[in-house]
Amino acid sequence: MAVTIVDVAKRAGVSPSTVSRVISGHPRISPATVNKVKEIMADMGYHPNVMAKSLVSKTTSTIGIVLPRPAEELFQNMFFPEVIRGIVTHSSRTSYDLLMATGVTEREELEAVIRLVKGRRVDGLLLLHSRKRDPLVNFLREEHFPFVLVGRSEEHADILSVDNDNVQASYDATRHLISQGHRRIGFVSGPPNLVVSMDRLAGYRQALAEAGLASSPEWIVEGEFLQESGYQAMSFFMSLPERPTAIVVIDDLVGFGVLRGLTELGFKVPQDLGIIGFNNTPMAELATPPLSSVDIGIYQIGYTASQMLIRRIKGEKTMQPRAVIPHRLVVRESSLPPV
Amino acid sequence: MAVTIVDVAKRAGVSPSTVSRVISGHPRISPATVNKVKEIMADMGYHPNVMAKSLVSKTTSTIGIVLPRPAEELFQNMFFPEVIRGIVTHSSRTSYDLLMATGVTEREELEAVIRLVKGRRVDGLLLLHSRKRDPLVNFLREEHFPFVLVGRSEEHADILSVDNDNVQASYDATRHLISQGHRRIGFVSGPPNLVVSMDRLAGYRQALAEAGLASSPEWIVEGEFLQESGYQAMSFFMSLPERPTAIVVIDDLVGFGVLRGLTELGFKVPQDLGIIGFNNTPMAELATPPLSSVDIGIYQIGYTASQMLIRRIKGEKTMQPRAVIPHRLVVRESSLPPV
DNA sequence: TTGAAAGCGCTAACAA
DNA sequence: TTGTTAGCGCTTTCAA
Repeated sequence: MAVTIVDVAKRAGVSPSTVSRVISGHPRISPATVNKVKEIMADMGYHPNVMAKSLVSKTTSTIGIVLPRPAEELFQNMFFPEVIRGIVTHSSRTSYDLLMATGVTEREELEAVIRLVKGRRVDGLLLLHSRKRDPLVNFLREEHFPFVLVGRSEEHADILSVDNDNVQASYDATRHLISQGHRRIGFVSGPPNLVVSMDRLAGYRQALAEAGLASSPEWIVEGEFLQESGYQAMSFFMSLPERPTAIVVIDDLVGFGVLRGLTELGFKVPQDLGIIGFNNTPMAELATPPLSSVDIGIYQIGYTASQMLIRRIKGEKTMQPRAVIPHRLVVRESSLPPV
Repeated sequence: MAVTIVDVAKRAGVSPSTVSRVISGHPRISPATVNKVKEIMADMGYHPNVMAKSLVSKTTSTIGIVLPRPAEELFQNMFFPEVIRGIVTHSSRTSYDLLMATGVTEREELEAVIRLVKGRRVDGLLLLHSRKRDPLVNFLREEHFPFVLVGRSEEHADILSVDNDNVQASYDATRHLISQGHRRIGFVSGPPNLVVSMDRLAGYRQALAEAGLASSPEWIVEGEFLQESGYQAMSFFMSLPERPTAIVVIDDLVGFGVLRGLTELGFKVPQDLGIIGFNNTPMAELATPPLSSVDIGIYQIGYTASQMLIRRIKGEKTMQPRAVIPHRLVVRESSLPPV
């Protein structure tokens, strides 16, 4: 069957350990044997059995990501493809493979993680979003298993994580709308158990408070990261007796839902409602009107997360636990002054 | 350290082989010991070491995908996230993990595959696009390694593959433009070494020929699956003395590039140029005007590919090698009659 | 129904 | 500089 290290050793007239040493670039080994062995390996088409190596070295050269629950819902939004792109770019540069696991229910998700961790299937794990009191986080901490959180942990400051300053980002977005002359500003949020939802809501509130503007509970709506949610939020807002003149939307995709709804109902953007979203999706530029958005550097988030994780795996200690990726306001037509 | 099968065996007062049998659901084993062992496993938090198991069973419960070369370029287009969504949905339902590897150059790509295959790292492989005379295909065939091709192999009819009838799909799209009254129809293709580019070009030509319409070489442009390519193709077409009145575009993303360019230059769609794309990206609906597109069932392609691969891995033999996913014309404003 | 023993392919002491 | 040996944690004959 497949060529093993023993086959190579025999053909080369050396011991398996010598071959092993050649493979791992052991320093003290004669150039002559190195050459001979390498030649024979190439000649025989030898490739080390990854599992055997892992078993003894207790290391896999693989990092895992656990896809947030309904994989169905996941890729609608460009966020995940884009983080994954960042992750895979970095991890492949450092010769790590990427394993994707998924659990549909919360329980399955935890079980998948346990299997990966206890089964020693991966060297580290990337958590793609942060929830309040996340059981995964607790488990991984207890196990002292290397992991990096995309987002921010509320309860543990020492966790490795990469995030935006979402409070500030949302603050900036809201300030922008205020500077355009808006006084009644709404907010379309994401699932309330996600830290990102909280942070962006906080930034929004902070900006309003600072400007001495009122916020009505009616102007804050929660939903999913889906177009549908935007559509619903829009219906709700536009039927209000005193409706907002502009809104901050937690995600471009949700913003597109708003846009579509407004168009259907014959409203004009930004005249009837100013909009600014998050993520600066490629689509944002193409929408009608082009959608203003906060670019949060998703690719870079993924890249950095992989970087931190692999450093952690390799045992680097001198690391600040929290990386903050800068954001950037991209103003387009959808948030120009209403006049 | 981690709990092993031996630890469990000791605590249960049985041999490791007995524990192994309990785990694998061996039929001839007393219910009493089964219960006892299971209890102890749960109690000790035992989880089998995946590597050790793989080493002896020569199976990994993992399927691999090799990301087409520049991962950079990959996720711009919704095609890959969407196939992956299909793949991951099916594979996780059947308890397979998904390993993503990538190579930047063609050579690296092949090396990654060799490493996965010869290193026995995955049980099977999914190839995400088909090129003419693909060295990966040749290698995998020689190795008799389970793999499924997304797309179509020109040279080998026996290869497991899942594809659309791209000739027909493109034929349909072109027919549609003809039926809207267009007589001068152009085609924006993808990289010429991809089978999908050829097939769609063939369908386009066939429709024109059948309708007795001329096609000029000037009306056929090749590019990448990127907005940029659409933009360039558009500039080219619109500067032609006798330019097409409508175009078939190999991919929505490319179509968006065309759209954007036309808007910038002050042209109107569909009045100045009718457009129909492929993939029916979520964006297509949101573009201005909404983009007509051929829905090719990308999610289903991924799902089916995973299904075929895992069947093949499990040794099922009664399988037609080629699955064809149906396509569907989605007509929107961008291809309405030019009048 | 259960156990003992061998071995999957590799690495890493310890010797030589 | 190289070889010998003993495992890594698991499965699987073969015997009992």
